[in-house]
Amino acid sequence: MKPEQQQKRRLTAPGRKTRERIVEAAAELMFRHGAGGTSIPDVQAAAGVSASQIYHYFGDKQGLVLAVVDHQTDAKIAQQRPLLDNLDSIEALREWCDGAGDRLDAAGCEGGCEIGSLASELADRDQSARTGLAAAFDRWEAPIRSGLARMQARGELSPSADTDALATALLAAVQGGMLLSQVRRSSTAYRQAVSSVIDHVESHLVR
Amino acid sequence: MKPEQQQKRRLTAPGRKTRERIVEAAAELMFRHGAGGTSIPDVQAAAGVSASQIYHYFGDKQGLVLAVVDHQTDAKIAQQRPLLDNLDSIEALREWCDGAGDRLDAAGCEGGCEIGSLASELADRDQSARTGLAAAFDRWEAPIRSGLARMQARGELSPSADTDALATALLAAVQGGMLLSQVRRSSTAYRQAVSSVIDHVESHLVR
DNA sequence: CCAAAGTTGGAATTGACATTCCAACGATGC
DNA sequence: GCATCGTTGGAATGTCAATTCCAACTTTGG
Repeated sequence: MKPEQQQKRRLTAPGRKTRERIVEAAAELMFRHGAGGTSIPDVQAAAGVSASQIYHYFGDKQGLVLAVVDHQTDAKIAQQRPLLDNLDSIEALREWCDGAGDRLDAAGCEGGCEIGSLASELADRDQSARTGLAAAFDRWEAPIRSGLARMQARGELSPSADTDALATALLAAVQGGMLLSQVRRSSTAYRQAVSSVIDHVESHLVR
Repeated sequence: MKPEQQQKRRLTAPGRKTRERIVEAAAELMFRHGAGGTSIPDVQAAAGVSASQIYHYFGDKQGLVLAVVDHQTDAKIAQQRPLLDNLDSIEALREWCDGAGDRLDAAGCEGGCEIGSLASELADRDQSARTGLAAAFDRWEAPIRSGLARMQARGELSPSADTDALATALLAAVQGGMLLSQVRRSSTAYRQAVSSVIDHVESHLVR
């Protein structure tokens, strides 16, 4: 039975630490060079471990990729909290999007989105990665949806607004805008894309 | 001097045909498996050519990738013409987006966008590919921008509307929506994303 | 303390891939 | 018709990746 299939593998303290170090190194490398562009020897060197350790903890490269997907999802959610929990005003939405835009600029518009890049690469090539990435987007979209729903429940948004569709549209604008910005090396596209969708949400405001 | 650096390489009739066959086979493979996931032997088998032919016409793998980027750009523009040339009404915008949505469904939401997938994979790994992809998005966005500008010039769109930003937002919605749909295996996200942006354009209509 | 189980290092295996080379074949223009 | 240059086949080369194996070492629970 492969490690990644076991329900609960017993890990000692140093084991947990090593595993974590491998995932973090792999996540960084795969963010910069893609999953396919990251070799096991690369991860070994970056994490300072031997091959047997990687195979011991993840079974094979696919197992490592899956662990990286989960790790990046947790990291993304954690990074954007508490903003994500309070997306129930136009100002909060703009602040959240602006933060990502500023981070884009700070990185020179390189790298794109940690989740989106993996998604584009893996969606059609690894069924379980696709499932994990779908879950990642769902976890990411949920707070947006919930924030918009609260605005609507409070009567701030018109009852005719489809808040679920708006949440999806906003997430899509983030992804598409980041891709265009990454290619153009300018955050303008990202900012225009998200701004348009937020403007559209704003047009549903009551009063 | 490598072939891809030469200004004009003389090609005989069979040479042109072989070159074209290689690019088409490579484009198809790279669409399905990514540029990194497509090997020269793969292309050889799919196009029915020998290795020396590929290196003769493209110099190296990067040269082939560049040729594929250009080929896919031309193909995308050609495929969406004449729709792209007449995006100067809300109905035309919806029809154009619906067409892409229907194609998405027809493919079972697999594959995503031929340009976007390459962009995500190559933007940070190949400077000349990034330039080519930026040009691809510009060529794609230009007709959208121009259609919106015509609507505004005719007085159908409010003078306060930023048509360039709207065009970018629409392209971003297409890209982001396709990515979400590819991961979720449902065209809903794509349709919600583009529909939101078109609704937003519609809100700028005069009268 | 001591067995069982988790952890680690390092070498060996196997296969694929990008690229090069060279010799042969074919079209083309003068 | 012949020399030139484009075209093609196929083998050879060197590198590197994924994975396996096994022996040695360490932690842990009783």
